Amino acid sequence: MLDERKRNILKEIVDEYIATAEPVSSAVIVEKYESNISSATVRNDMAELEKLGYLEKTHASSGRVPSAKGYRMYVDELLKYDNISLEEIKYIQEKLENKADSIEELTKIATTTLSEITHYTTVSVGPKTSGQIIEEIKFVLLGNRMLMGIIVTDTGLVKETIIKFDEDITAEQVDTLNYYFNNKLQGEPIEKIDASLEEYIFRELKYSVKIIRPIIEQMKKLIQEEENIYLEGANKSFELPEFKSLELAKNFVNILDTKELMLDILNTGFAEDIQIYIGDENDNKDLKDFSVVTFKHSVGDKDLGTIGIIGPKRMNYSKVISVMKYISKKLNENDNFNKKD
Amino acid sequence: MLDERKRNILKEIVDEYIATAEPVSSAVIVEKYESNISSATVRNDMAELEKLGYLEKTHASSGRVPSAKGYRMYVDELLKYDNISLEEIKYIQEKLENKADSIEELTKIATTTLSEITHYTTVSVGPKTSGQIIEEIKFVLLGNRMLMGIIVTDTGLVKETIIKFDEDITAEQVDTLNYYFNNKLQGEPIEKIDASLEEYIFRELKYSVKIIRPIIEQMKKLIQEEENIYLEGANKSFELPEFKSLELAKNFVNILDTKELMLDILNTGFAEDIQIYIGDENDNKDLKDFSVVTFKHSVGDKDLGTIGIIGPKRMNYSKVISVMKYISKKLNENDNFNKKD
DNA sequence: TTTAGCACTCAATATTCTCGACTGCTAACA
DNA sequence: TGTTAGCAGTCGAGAATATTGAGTGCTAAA
Repeated sequence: MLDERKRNILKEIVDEYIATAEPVSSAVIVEKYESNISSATVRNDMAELEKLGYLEKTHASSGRVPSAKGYRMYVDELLKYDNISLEEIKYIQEKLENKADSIEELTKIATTTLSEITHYTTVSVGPKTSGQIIEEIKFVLLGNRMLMGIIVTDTGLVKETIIKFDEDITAEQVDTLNYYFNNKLQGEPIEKIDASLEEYIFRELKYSVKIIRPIIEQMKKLIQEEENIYLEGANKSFELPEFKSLELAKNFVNILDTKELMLDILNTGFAEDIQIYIGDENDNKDLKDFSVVTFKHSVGDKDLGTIGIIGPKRMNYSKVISVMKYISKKLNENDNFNKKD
Repeated sequence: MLDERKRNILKEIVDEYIATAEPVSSAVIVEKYESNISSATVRNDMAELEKLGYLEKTHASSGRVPSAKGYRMYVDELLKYDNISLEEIKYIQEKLENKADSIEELTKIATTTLSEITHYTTVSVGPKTSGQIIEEIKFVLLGNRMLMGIIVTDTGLVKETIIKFDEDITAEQVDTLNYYFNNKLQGEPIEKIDASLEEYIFRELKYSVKIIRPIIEQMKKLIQEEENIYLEGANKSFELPEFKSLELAKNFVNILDTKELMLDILNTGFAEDIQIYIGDENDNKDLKDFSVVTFKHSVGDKDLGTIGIIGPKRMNYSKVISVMKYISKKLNENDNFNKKD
């Protein structure tokens, strides 16, 4: 269907549009890329590419702009993802090495680094709590009327919460709590912290409701807790020419501000794969002028969080995806959090 | 200097400008507020008010707009701060009651509520760690090679960190750590966690550097940790007419994106007072078109965090400050975090 | 001190014009 | 059959101009 030259021209048009944000004319293609053929030939090919749905015009006598289908073809078949320099590799290595003390922090560092190198807005969420296996539960007495409840999971995730009481708690009570909770929950998925657990604890320990209830409540809250979204470089997007459109700028702020939407975007997609959503491929209409590229930080099938870039459809996919691939690889290699014991 | 009528007219002009975002003409003042006098009279007074620096014109034949000095006069002398309805009071009470399990969470809830009621963008930071008094330090063993270090301070603030080791830690070691750390630090300001502490621990405990060093490092990191900024309703600002100016919108995103600046704004100001910065009263030039209103959530002289509103200079100060005053009062009343023991 | 009245100012909007960057098409050419 | 030169036609962008009307300031009279 597409001969070599048309594929080249398509790629060149997308490259050029990504670089300049201006509709691309046959003349610049000849000038910059295809000095052997005439602009008329390019025009013929462009007309063809438009008929096939890869290109669009903004008006009858304008140059061409890639369509969503054009971007998709570009991303899937025309690009190579080795667009990363030695300096960038070094920089990433340095940033990711050793400095993080928790999975969440490592994810944050990676998110910041990604934004620094690509100059796009990046976002991330920590690991999903659901599905994780409880390795240890610990209650710690702080003062007389406060406990800290700590859950450690198999992926090295540590979650903790404060629990307050109206009466004093004794050290023995804490020991018993630790015993029964671990007895019941070690090796179990975190979802087991539920109503039936409450029953069990009530049955085994004869503590007052005033003690059991807040504990169960807080622990449930802890595992259901909405994940925190980490955002980096929102202002970088505002430097891009597409943000001259107030409409777009507003949509962008709306998107970033809507936690559910962000979580939704970040939580779809499979482990290790880089996911690319171009414009209206994402069915939220605020997103129609943006592209989102995400990947999961994971070990095996264990989700350790997701990192994403959000920017205009006219995004430098080559750079973005190249850098992501490298960071993704490094994150998995470097993973200190599971190789300890 | 300003007779009663001029003061009224000034207040009316600011009110009107806050409501409409359009320069205010002598005619509308007569129409809406001063039916007894003629527009010519109002014009004379306006000319006077302009000469005194309270009003400005956008061009020679335009209506008047408040100057920074005008806003200042308005805020300091012309407003009453009882602009809060029974429903709003109820709503705030409901939100602030009982639901928070930590100071930080309570501050977040207050921040969200403030944004919901005022429809402005709100921000907050948690309590400053520095200056707090250590009530208890606790190390908890998680697995064999991981500790959680927990600090509880006199204001009820709980900070915790994960510490990882390359060798196994024993329960006895943890006990000793707890003993020596508490021995040295209980009742001391949190800044005492420093180099001299490291020496002391080294001297008293003969543990290997491999154990002491990471602990001290993490604890130091914990108390120096940059406070988290909590942001709510950034998109609300973008609905305001001033954000039609791309310039302004960009500045706004820049401000919100610059953590140091936000922290700077939130950390100045004194306990309990409501601080108002109008336009260039704040010396950062990105802020020249915005106003910031902040207050501290505090108990006695103990800082529990700061909450602020950031919006256009043409802000509904009456509503904003009335609501803030009420929330501030409620936060201090409700304070569960110090009345326990 | 207040007011009616009028001349004047100036932003905002609409209107028209011009320019030139494009394309598509045709006809000739390799 | 694919390529190309050449030209007519399209249309957005920007400049130049005109029009409107919401304002003011000032003067002179009440």
